[in-house]
Amino acid sequence: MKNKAIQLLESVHLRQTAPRLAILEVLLAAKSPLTREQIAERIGANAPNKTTIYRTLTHLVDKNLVHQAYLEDRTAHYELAHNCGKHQCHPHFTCNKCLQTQCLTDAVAPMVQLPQGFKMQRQQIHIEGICPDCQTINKTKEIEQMLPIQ
Amino acid sequence: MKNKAIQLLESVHLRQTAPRLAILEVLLAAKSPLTREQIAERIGANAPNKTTIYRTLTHLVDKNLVHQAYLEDRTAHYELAHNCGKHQCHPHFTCNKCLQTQCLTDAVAPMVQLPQGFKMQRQQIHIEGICPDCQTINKTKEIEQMLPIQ
DNA sequence: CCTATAAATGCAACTTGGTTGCACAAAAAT
DNA sequence: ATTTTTGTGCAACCAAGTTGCATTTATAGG
Repeated sequence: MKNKAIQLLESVHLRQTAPRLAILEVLLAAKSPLTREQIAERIGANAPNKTTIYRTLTHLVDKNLVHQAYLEDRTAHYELAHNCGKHQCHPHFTCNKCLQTQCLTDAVAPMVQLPQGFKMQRQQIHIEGICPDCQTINKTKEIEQMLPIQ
Repeated sequence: MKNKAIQLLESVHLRQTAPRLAILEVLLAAKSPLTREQIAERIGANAPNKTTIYRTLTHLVDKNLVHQAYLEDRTAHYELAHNCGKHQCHPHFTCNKCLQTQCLTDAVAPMVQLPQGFKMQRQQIHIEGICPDCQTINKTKEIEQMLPIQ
């Protein structure tokens, strides 16, 4: 039984190289979208060059094996494309206390009804709030300030 | 009858300064979220310094007069907080052909049902697709490639 | 109205995410 | 085994955003 990463590369006809396999292994094990730096850290000492990681990720995104999300800090985050419907990736949740982002692969995410004339290709939902862990630790006060007016 | 920008600053007890008024004027007239650079361009020759614009925007965001959105190009975009519910800003639509982003202030955007234990503070929806203008100009072929697998 | 002070601005230097060009290395096709 | 095509690493670069500090300005208090 073959390695899952190898299978993925074969399925999209990309050459099997050390950097690609290493990056896919990390993404396969990840529970949340990762930045290029986080991917490098998890690979460790012999992680591929920064440029290589970006280029590899771009390839994987092109082949739709990986999705790219822009969370609230101007850095791109990458994750495997899983649990994604035709027009929608699962929602992402960022905790405003611990700042961790996780994938809500189980949450029900309805599609927005677009006005006349628009064609939907993909819908992404990003939710901010307090995660269960942070909630039990401490009932925060600052939460209220973060809400939009009205 | 006073200037709307002045009213806004008064309402949140911020000092009235030339940069703030200029930035607010631009945002009041804008139909889509703007980057710091776009804001500077629209103010023109005597636009405030880059740093000032960022700091001003941060203030306005803190006061919830302005919302910040991260669209698909790693640059922050700013817009006035309008048509926003307690937990949700209006959806944003980016056209994959002309790359323009607009606010869908009329679209119905249902809230995601969060799993047990999560507390919602804000939900943001970002939609990619083809806008009415680009659709009528040309029936594109490339659209299909952009869809996620499965 | 004038002055003191707290806040806002501008500038330059810096940090960091991401990109580009090019020489070299490694897959895979023959 | 050799050629061709593709991938990789490095260094230099670009652009968004931040920080420290000196200067200016809005406003409150006399």
